[in-house]
Amino acid sequence: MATIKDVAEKVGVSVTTVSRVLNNRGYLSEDLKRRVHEAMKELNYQPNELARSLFRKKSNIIGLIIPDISHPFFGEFAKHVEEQAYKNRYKILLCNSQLDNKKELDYISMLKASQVDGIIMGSHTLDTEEFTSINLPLVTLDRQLSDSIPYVSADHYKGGVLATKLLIRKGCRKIAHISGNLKLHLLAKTRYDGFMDTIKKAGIPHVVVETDLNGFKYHEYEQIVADLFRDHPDVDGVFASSDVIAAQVLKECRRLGKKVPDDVKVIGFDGIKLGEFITPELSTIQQPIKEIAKTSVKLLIDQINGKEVQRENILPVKLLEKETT
Amino acid sequence: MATIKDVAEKVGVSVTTVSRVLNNRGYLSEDLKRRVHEAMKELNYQPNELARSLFRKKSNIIGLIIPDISHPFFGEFAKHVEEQAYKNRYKILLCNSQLDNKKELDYISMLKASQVDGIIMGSHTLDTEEFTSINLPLVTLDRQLSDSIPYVSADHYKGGVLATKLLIRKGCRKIAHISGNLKLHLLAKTRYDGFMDTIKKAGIPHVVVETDLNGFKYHEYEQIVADLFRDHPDVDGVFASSDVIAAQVLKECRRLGKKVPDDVKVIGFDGIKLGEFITPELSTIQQPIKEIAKTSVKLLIDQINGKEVQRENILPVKLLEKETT
DNA sequence: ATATATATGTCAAGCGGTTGATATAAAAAC
DNA sequence: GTTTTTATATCAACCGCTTGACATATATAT
Repeated sequence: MATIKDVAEKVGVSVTTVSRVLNNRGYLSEDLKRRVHEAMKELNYQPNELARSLFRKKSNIIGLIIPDISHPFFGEFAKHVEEQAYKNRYKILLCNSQLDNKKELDYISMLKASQVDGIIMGSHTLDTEEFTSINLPLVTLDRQLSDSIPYVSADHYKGGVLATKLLIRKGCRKIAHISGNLKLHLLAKTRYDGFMDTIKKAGIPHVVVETDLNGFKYHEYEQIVADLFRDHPDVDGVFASSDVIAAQVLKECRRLGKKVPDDVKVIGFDGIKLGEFITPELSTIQQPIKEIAKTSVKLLIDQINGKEVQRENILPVKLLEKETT
Repeated sequence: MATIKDVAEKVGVSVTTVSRVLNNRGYLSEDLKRRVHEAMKELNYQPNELARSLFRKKSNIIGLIIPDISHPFFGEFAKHVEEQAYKNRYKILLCNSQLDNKKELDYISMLKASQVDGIIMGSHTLDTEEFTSINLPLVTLDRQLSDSIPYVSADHYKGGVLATKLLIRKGCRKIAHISGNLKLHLLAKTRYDGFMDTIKKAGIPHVVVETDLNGFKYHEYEQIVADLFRDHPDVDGVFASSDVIAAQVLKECRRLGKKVPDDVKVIGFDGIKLGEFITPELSTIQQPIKEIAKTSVKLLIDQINGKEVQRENILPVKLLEKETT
């Protein structure tokens, strides 16, 4: 790889001068600029970002920590994060934690050592204290940590309410909620709150089951859903806390010969693109994934640039009523 | 952030000594090591990877360029790439090209400037010449470029043959193949070859449609599938080149009142995890995604370490017969 | 004729590390 | 008692790039 020194020698000037051309600083004659750029082209020169970052104390890299990139929600989230980052000339260091506490910690320290300019945290197995020591611009997804760390989240509570109300309105007599794990202290937990508040007020029989902590192991869903219908065969409405789980519910219904939406009504959560391919088309609560990603990146970059940012960022959800309710 | 100098001062030795402890070089007394490590702990010191990489001319970063991280195939691929990279202490710089030629080129130059140690290319809008100038360890996914660049791919031809044979065996009289775009020169194209060779030999009426170049725009699938059944209402077997497209076929069949598998038999390709959630369960040709990822990372790291690697790496596919055939 | 602004360019230090060469002292070998 | 080995630690150069300070020359203003 050619270095700035090679370019300087080729043109017959000092490296300082080349650097000045590179960064457009000071007075440079057009002729000089031309000569330098020509030499760069010829040598196929590219400035070494490592060296630049080292000097500038700015890497233009954002760390993205999520539980599972192959999960559609996080896949879409990551895609939009990348898009926004790219627009702002930031690169993404991808960290897949698999909800493994050790890996998450390890990644945080790797990211710090790599001098990333900030971190978007979408995986949350850590305690608050471990976070406050990160000492780097931070944005969390779906989790409220300390006073100083901004977070972005969909309005899960509202989503829980909307979903539950829909099932009630459609005449369900016994409604099940398959919740994500409640021990993770995620804001997604408020879907559960929305469900409970609504269903209690309506006085309708209900049952809640919770998924494990093991992080998106799909085969687990099968068991949970099967158990649910075994233990509660009279359930005629299901509010699943993700579209993937909802799809599993549809599958189980088919296996049991229950017709959707006639015998059982089902509503999911997330509004992932792939949901459109499910038959019958899945009713769901749509999170504004792109907006969430956009906001996360913006909050992070604003922090990096020393701006004050808003702590709470709750974005609206939307009820998408399709064929399963 | 504390630097090596801070540590040195605190312990009362030179930075060289601290560096030696850090890298375990030369003779160090146990006592010294202890004192240095203590000071690091206290100062919350972490070596600056930028500086280390600069000196070592090795960043321990791998660039991963794919068309769309939110597409299930690439999501799963990326997940496994990350897993393997992590095991080998490499970090992943995520590049989502959206099959945009300009973005792809831009990312390649960003990656070079960032001094990545190698690139895994899963997005292919570039010509061969543009690649040979990359001058960095490289592995391509599904594309055969030059003699010197190793590639990893599933045995798409075999997959095409298996899928077609299954549809024939099940008694289909007119079979459609919805192919990925054939202009991209991907090895995935050989699914088409496998289909054509097999169906011609069997002498069965068939029709082939091709998706656009626009890169995983799902809404496009809807039109293509609708057109297919409009123009060829007598099609009773469909070999789709991805599970996502196959799902769209199922959806359209339902809309048209065609029963699957009675009226129309459908088989997909990829074997994505989410395929299991489709009802009826989708028959498909499963790519060994994890193995593909593992091989890609291994080939890349071997190259980085100066080893000779095998150019052609074709991994076996597997027919998964479920409910749609 | 002198001060001031404009233009062109270089020196050298520094970003945070690593390492070959080198110095010094004590222990072991001859 | 001298040489060799082992142990401990430092100096200074370097990785590739940036920038404040400084030097010099020309054009413009006073």
